Amino acid sequence: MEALFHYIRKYSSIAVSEEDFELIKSHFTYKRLRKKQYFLQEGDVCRYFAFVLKGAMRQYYVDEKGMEHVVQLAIENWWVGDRESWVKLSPSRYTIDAWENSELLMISYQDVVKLSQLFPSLAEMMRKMDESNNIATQKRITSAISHSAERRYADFALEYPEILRRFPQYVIASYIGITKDTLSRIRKQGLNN
Amino acid sequence: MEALFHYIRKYSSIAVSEEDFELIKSHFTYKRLRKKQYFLQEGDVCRYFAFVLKGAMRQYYVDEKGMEHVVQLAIENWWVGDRESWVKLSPSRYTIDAWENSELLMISYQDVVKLSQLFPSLAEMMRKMDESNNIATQKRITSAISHSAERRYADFALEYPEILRRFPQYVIASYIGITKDTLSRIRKQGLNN
DNA sequence: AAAAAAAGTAGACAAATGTCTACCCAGTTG
DNA sequence: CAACTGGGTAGACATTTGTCTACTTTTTTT
Repeated sequence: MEALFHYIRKYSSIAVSEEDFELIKSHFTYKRLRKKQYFLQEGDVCRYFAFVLKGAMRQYYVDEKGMEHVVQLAIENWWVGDRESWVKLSPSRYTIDAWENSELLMISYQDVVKLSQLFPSLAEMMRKMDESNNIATQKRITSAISHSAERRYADFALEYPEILRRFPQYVIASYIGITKDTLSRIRKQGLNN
Repeated sequence: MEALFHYIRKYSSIAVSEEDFELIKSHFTYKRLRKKQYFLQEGDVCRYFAFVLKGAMRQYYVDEKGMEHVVQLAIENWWVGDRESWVKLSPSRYTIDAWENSELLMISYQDVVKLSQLFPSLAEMMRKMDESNNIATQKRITSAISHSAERRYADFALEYPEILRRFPQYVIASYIGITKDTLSRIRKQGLNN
């Protein structure tokens, strides 16, 4: 529980008192998920966005041929959810499941809006989250459209070593948009440089 | 000038008076760019984010081999700029130039922060912009890592017909991460379906 | 420890995409 | 009108990446 408190303070310039935090906390729902359990299934509305207290989560899209494409990975102190579905309450095209046993703190969009009005610090945190999220996705797009698979993997390994450690290669491969076979080749080749 | 006013009202639930708007407006700088002129050059800090009143802008990244990779395109009522550089005042890796003669309304990060404190409606607009931007980039990433070039082009054409009309094929090709040659082939093939 | 499941590697082949050169076409400019 | 420029197409070939099947290694479960 403390992790969220730290997170809010880290991303906010305005102080948050213990009492404020108690009220904020009361709007979050704690949830435990065991490995392989779903947080969101395709077609369902993503009613909650979740702060990851513990564990590792995977968000993916299943195409017409039944192939899974990983669009997002999250570990401790990251947020997970389908933004569009969460905001618009529209059915999601994504599936989110727990890759490890995980603990989450979930909150609805409505409650975020409400709390943001009460606590400017929370609004600020959300804004900064959005901001850094935008910056990160911009980088990912730049990488995806302009670099080779080899370069994308190298960049990823450098930027997210912890993620690399906790997910198997084929999940990472999917995240950077290639198959496990290609990643295996790239890694082998990389050893001789 | 009116376009920005409309934009703010459209994206904000809180009313904005004419007087408020006058003050907001005074923080924006009007700028005209002729075709091919730069709005941002690689290595420079992106001091301003710009609202496009008129014209068409192109944002791209130049790789080690001198190849240009289009990361963003913008026309009327869109915003353009390098978010990371703008927020952190760090040198940008991107170049932004005018594809058509254009008119912009530019604003610094500092001024946005200041105005957001004065006008909740502006803060709300910014938040919604971020939100929809996040949703759009998420979709683009999903498309980039999981669809074929053909599918990506089809999706693009459907979602942004106006952009398609105003930029040449090779710019669109770069935007979706392929070469002009490949796009040419895809389009030819598409005629027979 | 044995068995089963999950993850990674390898190689052969196929498909998609990139590269390069040449040429065409349309609009603009001298 | 000729020359030029920007954009698009075409085809030959190279490279990258995907697909599939088989096998090995590692991890988990029993």
